[in-house]
Amino acid sequence: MNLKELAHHLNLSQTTVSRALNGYPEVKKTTRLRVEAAAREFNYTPNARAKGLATGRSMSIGHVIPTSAKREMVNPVFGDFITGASEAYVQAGYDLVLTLVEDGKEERLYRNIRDKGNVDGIIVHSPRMQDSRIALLSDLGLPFVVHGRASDITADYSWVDMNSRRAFSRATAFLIELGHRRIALVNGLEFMDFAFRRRDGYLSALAAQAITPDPALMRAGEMTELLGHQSARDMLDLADPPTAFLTSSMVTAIGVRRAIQEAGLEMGRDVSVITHDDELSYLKNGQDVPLFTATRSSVRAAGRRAADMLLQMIADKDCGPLHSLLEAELILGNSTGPAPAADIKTPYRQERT
Amino acid sequence: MNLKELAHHLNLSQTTVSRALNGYPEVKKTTRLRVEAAAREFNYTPNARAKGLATGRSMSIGHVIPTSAKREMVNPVFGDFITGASEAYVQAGYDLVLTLVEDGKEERLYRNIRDKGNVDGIIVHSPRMQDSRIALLSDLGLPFVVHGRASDITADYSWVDMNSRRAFSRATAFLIELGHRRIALVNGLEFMDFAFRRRDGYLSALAAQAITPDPALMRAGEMTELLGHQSARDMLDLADPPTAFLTSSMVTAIGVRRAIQEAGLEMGRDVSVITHDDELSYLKNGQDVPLFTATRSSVRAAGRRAADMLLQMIADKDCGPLHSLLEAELILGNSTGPAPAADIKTPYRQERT
DNA sequence: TTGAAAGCGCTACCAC
DNA sequence: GTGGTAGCGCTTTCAA
Repeated sequence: MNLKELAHHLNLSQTTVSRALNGYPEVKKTTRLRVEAAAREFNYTPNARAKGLATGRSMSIGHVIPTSAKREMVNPVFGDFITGASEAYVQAGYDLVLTLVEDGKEERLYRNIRDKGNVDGIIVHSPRMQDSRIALLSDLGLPFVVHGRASDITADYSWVDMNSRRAFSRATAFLIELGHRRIALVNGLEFMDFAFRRRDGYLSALAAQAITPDPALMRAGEMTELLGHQSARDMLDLADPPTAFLTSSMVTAIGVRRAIQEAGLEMGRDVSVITHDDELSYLKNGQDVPLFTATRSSVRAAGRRAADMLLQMIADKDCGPLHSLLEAELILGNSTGPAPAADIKTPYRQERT
Repeated sequence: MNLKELAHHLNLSQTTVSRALNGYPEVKKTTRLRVEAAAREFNYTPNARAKGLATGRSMSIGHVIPTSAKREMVNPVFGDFITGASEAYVQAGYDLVLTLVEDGKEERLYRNIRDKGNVDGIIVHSPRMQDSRIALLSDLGLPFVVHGRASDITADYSWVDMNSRRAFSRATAFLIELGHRRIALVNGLEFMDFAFRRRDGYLSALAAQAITPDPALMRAGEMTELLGHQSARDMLDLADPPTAFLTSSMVTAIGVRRAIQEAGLEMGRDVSVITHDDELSYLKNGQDVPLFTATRSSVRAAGRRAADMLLQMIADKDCGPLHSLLEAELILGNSTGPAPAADIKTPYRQERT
C-alpha cells in the first residue's frame, strides 16, 4: 500500500493524506482522524527512499568503525556505544548504517558516504592522536561527532568522550594510598588517543607523589588477553616486580590475573589489579581492587549522548560544534563514590523539546 | 555533482551516461571511456536514494540484533559475525543497516522494515527454540537468513549455524577420556537454540559412556562472569563436586576460574575448565584444557557465509532456502585436529560467478 | 549507438 | 482545508 493507493481509497489527494500523516496543522481534525485510521488499517508505511529523495534527508546515521587488521575484530565497547546511540535513533525515527573499515583505509571512504547520500550524519570512532579524518570531514560539510578526541587537532569539532585521564589518575592515586609504589600500567596502543590520556593520568598521579615512573612497568599494545599475560609475566620476573597492575581493558586484565596466579601470587594480598569492568562487583573487597571506568552503562550513555548531539546538529545546522566529556563511574575498593567533577566545561546544550 | 550535470558537461544524455557507468553493452567504447574519465575527475557518486527509488532495490541489508533487556548489552559475537558479513557487503556494494531491538519486542518490527523498503534482505540473530519470527518473515516475502536454527520449526528456511552439538559432545567426550566423571555444564539460556544444542551434545557424550547426568552439575543463565562464579562456587561446595567444567562463554569461564581459585584448587591439577575462546592458546597444556568452538574466526566465517547466501537469494529469487552448518574449530588439549565432518549435509550452493 | 520522456513514491509549492 | 503539479536523481522503455 502506497500513498497514492491510500489517497485514492480515502477519496483524498496525496497531498492531504501526506499532510495528515506528517502532522501538518492545516488538516481538518476529522480528516486527519480518517486518514490515520486508514493508514493503521492498511498498515501503511511510507517508503523511506522516496521520502528521502523528496525531502533530501535520508533519516539515517552512519557509524564508521575501524577494524584492526591485526586483530581482525571490532572492539567490544562498540556494542555498548551503539546500543546507546540506537535508543536515540529509534525515538527520532532514524536508522543506523554501519560501515566497518580497515584501519587507515578510511580516507576516501567519507567522501563516498556523503555523495551516496544515504546518511545525514556520521559518528566516527577511535580517533588517533592526530587524526586526519577530522579535517577531511570538516571539509565535507556532513555533520559528524567523534567518539573520543584527537589531542593534536586544534580545530574545533564535535566530540563525546570519557574522561580517561581523570579515571586513570584517580585509580593510580588510590593504589598509591594503599601503599603501592611499584605500579604497572598495561595500556592500549598509545597512538590511540584514549590510551595516551590514560597513560597521562597514570603518570600525573605518580608525579603528584614524587614517584619516578619506571619504563619497565609500562607496556602498551592491542588489548588482548595475551598482552596482559605476557606483560604481567615479564614484569613479575623482574628483580623488583610491581605490586599492583593497572590495566586498560577487561580482556587484558584476564591475562594479567592468570599470570599472577601462575606466579603463585594471591590477588589482593600480594598484588592488586585494577581494571575497568562491569562484572567484578561480586568480588570480596580486599581480594581485588576493581576500578570501574568505562562501565558498560557509561559507554552506553556516551553513545546515547553522541547520537543526541548529532541529531541536534542535523536539526539545527548552525548550532556549532558540541562537546561532552563524561565522567567514568568509579568504584575504588569497596566504596562507590560519586563521580568527580569534570575538568572541562561541557558546552552541550540540550535538544529543544 | 549529479547525473544531470555530468551528462550536460559531457554533451551527452543522462541515459547514455547512466548506461556507460552501469556497464551496459550498447555504449560505444570511446564514449564509455570519456564518461568514466569524467566521472572519476568530478568524483561522481550516484545518489543511493534516487537509484534505489528507480530500481526498486535499496542495496542494503538489515541486521536485526536482539538486546537482552536484563543485560542491556549486545553479545560480543555479533561484532565478529558482522565483520564477516561486512566483507561480503563491501564487495557487492551493499550497505549494512543495523537495528537493535529489545528481546521479544520484535514482532511488528519486521513488517515496518519491509514496508519502509530500505533493505533488500534481513539477517536474523539469536533464534529461540520455537521462534515465531520465522513464520512471520516467510510471510513477508523479504529474503532472510537466520544466524542459528530454531529446532522446533519444521518449515524450511535459510540459516547458517555452528555445529554446537558436535562441539560440546566432543569436548565432553574428551574430558571423559581424561578420566573425569563429574563434569559440570555452565550453559547459556536454554530457550536459546544454540544453548539447547550444546546441552544436547553434552548429554549425548555422557550417555555414550553410560554416565548419568546430575542436575546439580547443570546450570544455565545469561552468560555473565557472575553466572560462572556463582555456579562454580555452589558446585564446588557439593559433597561430590565436579572435577571439570564445560562453559558456554569465555566470560562465564572467567567467573568459573575465579571460583576455583577461591576454593584453593588448582586448574589443570584439581579441576579442568573447558570453554571456547580464541585467546587461550598461550596456555601451557595440562594446566588447563581449552576447547575452541566458536572462535572469532569461525564466527566471522559464519557472518561471511550468511551474507553471501542472502545476496545470492536476492540475486536469484527462486534459489530456495539455503543452509550451512559450520564446524567449529576444535583444539582439545594441545592437539589441533581437523574439524570433524558435518553431521548434516549442507546444501549450500556457491554463488554463480 | 544515442536520446526523449515516463516513471519510482513522496514532499512542498502554489492555487483555489 | 484541500488539491494540482513540479520536482528529488536515477533507471528504463521506446523511438530514432
